[in-house]
Amino acid sequence: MADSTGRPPAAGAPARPTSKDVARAAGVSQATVSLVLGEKWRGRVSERTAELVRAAARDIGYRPNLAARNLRLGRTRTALLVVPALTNEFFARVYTGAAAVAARHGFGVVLYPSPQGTGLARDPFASARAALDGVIASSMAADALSAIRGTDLPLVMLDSAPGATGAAAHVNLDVADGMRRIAGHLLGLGHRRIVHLASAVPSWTFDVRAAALREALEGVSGTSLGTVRAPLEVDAGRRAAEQALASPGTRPTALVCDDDILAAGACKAARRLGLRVPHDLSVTGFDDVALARALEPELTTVRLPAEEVGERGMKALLDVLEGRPPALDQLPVSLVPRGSTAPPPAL
Amino acid sequence: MADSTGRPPAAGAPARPTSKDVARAAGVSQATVSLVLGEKWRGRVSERTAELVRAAARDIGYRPNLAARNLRLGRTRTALLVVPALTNEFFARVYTGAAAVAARHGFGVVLYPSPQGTGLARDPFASARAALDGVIASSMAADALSAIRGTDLPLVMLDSAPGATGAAAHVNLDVADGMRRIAGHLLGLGHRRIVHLASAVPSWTFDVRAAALREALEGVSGTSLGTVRAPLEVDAGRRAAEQALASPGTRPTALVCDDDILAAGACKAARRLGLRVPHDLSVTGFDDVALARALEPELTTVRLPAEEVGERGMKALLDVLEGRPPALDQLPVSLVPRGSTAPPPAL
DNA sequence: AGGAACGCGTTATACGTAAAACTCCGGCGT
DNA sequence: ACGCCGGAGTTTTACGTATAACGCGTTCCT
Repeated sequence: MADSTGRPPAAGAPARPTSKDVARAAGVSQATVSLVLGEKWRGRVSERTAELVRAAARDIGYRPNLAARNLRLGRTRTALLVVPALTNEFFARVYTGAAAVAARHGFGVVLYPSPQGTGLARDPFASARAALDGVIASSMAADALSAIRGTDLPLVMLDSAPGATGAAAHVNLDVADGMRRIAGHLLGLGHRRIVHLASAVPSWTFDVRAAALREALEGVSGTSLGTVRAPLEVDAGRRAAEQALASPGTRPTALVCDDDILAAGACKAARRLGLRVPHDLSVTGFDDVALARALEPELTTVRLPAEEVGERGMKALLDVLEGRPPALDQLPVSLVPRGSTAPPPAL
Repeated sequence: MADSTGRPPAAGAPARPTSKDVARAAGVSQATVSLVLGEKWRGRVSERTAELVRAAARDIGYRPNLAARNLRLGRTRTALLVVPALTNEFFARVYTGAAAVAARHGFGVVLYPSPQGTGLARDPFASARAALDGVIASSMAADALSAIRGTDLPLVMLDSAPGATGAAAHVNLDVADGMRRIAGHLLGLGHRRIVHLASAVPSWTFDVRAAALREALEGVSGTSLGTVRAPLEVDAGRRAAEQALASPGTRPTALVCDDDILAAGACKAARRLGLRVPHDLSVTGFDDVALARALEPELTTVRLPAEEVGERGMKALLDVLEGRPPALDQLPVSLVPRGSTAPPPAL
């Protein structure tokens, strides 16, 4: 397929300059170039020589060969962030936080969207074939985890069952508290018949949400809690919600959704059935993504500190890489009441 | 910061096995290991020996060192995909297409979200510090382009001005045709007073859309076309739309948006002003992302073959890398009429 | 005065892999 | 009997970098 023999593919390819070329141009040895360009020269190389080297490097357009450096150093200063979906704004924000912290420490972050059931390569390392120093993975990205294990790479898990996966560190969100706040909010408004529109994607974080919701409602007499499940897509959410709202007699007055996307589907279902949100039906989301405010009415939801998850995750990974004990984190979440919740209709 | 001396960080680190270890375990030379594991051994190594090597590699848990391989080969089989935004579903789909083609050719794709003004590192290579074979970049990711130039890496541009940037290849969408179809659709419904809710992000693709819309309307007498601009966010779109709808006398009957996100904002603005979509105001989007069907009514929009853009982009990059002349592509788009457009209200 | 110390470099080596060049040997044609 | 070929490996080298180990002319201390 490719035609083999290493370097010159065509004739006139000028062959990328190496540190040796810089050395020749500056009239010094290659080691000196390395010293200067690696900022390790204080007291070992004169200022004049250093400037010479820098000028030569600039002149011939030298850019260090990352592969060679990585090989020599035995480390790459690159972390892999495994997320379940690119389109989910939550994970985009996690990336932003992680990348910011990484940059501050001279690290890079490479993104790998775990191909949830899309017949794509299940092996993150097939995609990010860069040599890696460590991995940060969301609990929802279960597909990729098996490939990550069987590697000696340090692993930081995001929002996942503590201790389960041989991870070196965990960064969790207090999603249980988020669900309790949702429950409290709805109970306070007077809702008693509630249906949980839950994620069909199995994941620790959703199990926790379900358990927290159930416990919060069990403490109050006269409540009922149903559950329907759907994959995290608008249309699937709509269908599941339509099913939940089908029985007219015992129709729930509130739909608690595991995700803003599902909540969007629920709102659509309500409209199709002629129910007004929030007058006839209250709907809550989770995550507080942009969609939550694009809908009419805007969604009551739970805001997650996504950037901070990324930041803490990257910090934990750096801790592990540098031999420090990583901090164990559980980040707080907050309720954002908006227009999609109201007291239930009078009986 | 890190404590220098290469390999053993702690005491008991078992030192990742190398091909030499496999050789020793299998009782052959390291070269033979390389031959066998690289699938280059037909006729050079006996079947029995090959199996011996494979068994040894499996036993001691050998995984090749990517950095070393990349150095030796002078190529990494990794491409960088530069996108302006992670959350935009369009680019997620472009990634999917590119990754699929890449996988078929033993390539990986690393994603770099160009930090549109978000004070993050402007240098893609700071993030993806993997050695790269080539770059595929969206025209909207202007921030990163300057860093990519000044590199000898082959560059494939997506949806950008042909020939402008020293790119080795281009893959474009026929967005002009998309806009013409939108215009035709609205004119056919009877609309004459139209406002273009345009992207405030400067980009070739948006320039083309604006020009196409203008030209399409100029051909019809009695039409008027206004323009307001907004960054690609729901709230910004809402504000811009409110401004466009402010003057009651000459209020437009249709809002043509550069993007579904902006269209969502426009719908919100309409509701705030008490206008019903599509009865009082028609709204069109562009891209056909999930949001388009989450809204009520669903958006009339233009569907872009995003996966195919990614596929063609990756194919073009492979062409360039292997010395073939890359195909020049212009992909067709299609109009998706839905509920957000209707004849204008009677005067 | 004699060497230790220092400033300013250089030479040499290693990282792990892929592949070119070489070795060894048994069989075959002439 | 001899050269040649092909099979089955091995030895060697190169990729570009970072750094440990070494060299050498000055200067400084005692």
